[in-house]
Amino acid sequence: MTTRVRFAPSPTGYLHVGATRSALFNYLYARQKGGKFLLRIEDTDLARSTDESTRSILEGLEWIGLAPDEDVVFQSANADKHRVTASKLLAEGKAYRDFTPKEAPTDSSVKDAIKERARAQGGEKNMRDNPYRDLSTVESDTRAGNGEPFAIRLKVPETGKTAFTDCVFGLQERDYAETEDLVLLRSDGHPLYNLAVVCDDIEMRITDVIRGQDHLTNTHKQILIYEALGVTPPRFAHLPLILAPGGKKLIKRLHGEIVSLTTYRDAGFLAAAFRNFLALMGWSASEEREIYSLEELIEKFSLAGVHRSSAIFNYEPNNPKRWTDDKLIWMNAEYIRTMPLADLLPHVKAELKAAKLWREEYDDNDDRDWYERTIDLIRARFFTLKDFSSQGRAYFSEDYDFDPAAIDKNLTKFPDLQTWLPELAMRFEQEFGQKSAGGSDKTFTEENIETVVKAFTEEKGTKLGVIMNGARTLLTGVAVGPSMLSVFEVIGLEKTLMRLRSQVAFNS
RNA sequence: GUCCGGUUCGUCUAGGGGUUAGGACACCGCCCUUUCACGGCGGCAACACGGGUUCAAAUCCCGUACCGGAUACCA
Repeated sequence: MTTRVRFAPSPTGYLHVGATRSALFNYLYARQKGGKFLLRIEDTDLARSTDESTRSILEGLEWIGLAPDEDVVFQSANADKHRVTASKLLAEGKAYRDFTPKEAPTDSSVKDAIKERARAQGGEKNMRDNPYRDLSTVESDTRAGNGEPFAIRLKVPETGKTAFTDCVFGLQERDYAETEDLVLLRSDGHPLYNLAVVCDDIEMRITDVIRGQDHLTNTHKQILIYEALGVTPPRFAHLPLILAPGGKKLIKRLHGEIVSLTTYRDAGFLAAAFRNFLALMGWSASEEREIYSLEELIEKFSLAGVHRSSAIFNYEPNNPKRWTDDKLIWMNAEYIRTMPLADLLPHVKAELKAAKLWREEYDDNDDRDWYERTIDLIRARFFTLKDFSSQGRAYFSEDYDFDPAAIDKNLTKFPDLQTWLPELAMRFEQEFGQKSAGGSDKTFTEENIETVVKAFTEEKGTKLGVIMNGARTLLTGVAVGPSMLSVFEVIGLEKTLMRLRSQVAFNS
């Protein structure tokens, strides 16, 4: 049987990084088995589902490279089928009408109210004490016929237990006494989650359900529905959760944008790096290695390698340098500086375009070599694609800012530089400028530049670093970067002269 | 409350009866060097606790603590 798995988010917000990992694991599993990866939008909660959320989920999946293999299924479109299934179970006596009036919502949070009620009931609660459970068919039909509203509940057997072997957590058993007669259909006719999921998974011919650990108890309920329907359940695998520092739930309300996938796209992360990082949250190939291509992940992935303990998404809210998980930041940087340049180039192009720094000449033969060499040179110290347009701005534009810390460290401390650097410009012009302008015809290359700068430094009786770092600040606006000799060469003689002569940085 | 899970460096993790408990990130130090966030070398740092089984327990069993999930006419 062909493996068919699904990622089934509810469109009630952004695409969560934890949900993204579920999608990734489903995808890896499907690809490895030569199966299909499907997407189902669980929009049965009409009140909370939004189109915008659906769009953002689709967008996020596309960015991360997890496009579904078949058309997206919208659960709400199947509501009629869900109702038919509920009626069938009712007709077969496997479900019953519950005429208990719908409870009014409480003022406390739903979650707390449930917890409170459960605590009050303790372990004493008899899950089979619904007065309508054994109502005669005749009376049930009569009351329904009279227009009395009712919910349809599954009739969970008195004794016995549900059991399944989870591919991650092993044998899971739950006594029927622990499971209430779950509602299949609301009194307003809307199908509920557990019924909808089972119906759709059957219809989509899902073979393996891979989802978050928070669904572990739902699985027992769903197995009861499968049994009532006489359908063999799929295989189940539950994934440990991704938590926030301190072991708390990672949610937007508490932790902000860092939980949303699109944040990373917008912050200049590479999808490949993010996928790689995510794959290592809760899964391991049992080897000492951390960089994996998508192909390698597909090859190595296994549910047996998925952990049972939750992972913590580590970050420090008030530390700009560690605004998200430091290993993720490292991994993105690692990808940027080590991936094949040709693979990186399109991403940099997109970033420069977005920052209005892109020029078509970079694609032409004339400037292409320069462009690619420059990217290759500066990428070594960058963490995100954003760095190409921020820290790297001076390589592509005359309109760049000076980092006050760089000015302080490299210029202010050496007042002589205000005259020395324009002098250096003059020296460069003499050495490398046009013959017609009275210069020699030496080319502006690292080796030649070094000779000139060293001689200049000696004349001034200062250290090479003073000149180099002063020049660095003027030429690039920042205090860090590649070897200055390379920077001179890449910036080119003309711009170097201009920038060395500029007094802007000294006056700021 | 009840049911179900979990617990190895700060974080991600390897190991699953005998290991100097390994790697990665972060952090710190040294080196390279014209700076540096690149690179190289090194360092700090962990088996939640208590019993038991065993010649031997991080590893197996039981208990405790703590953490998480679930407990809806939400998904």
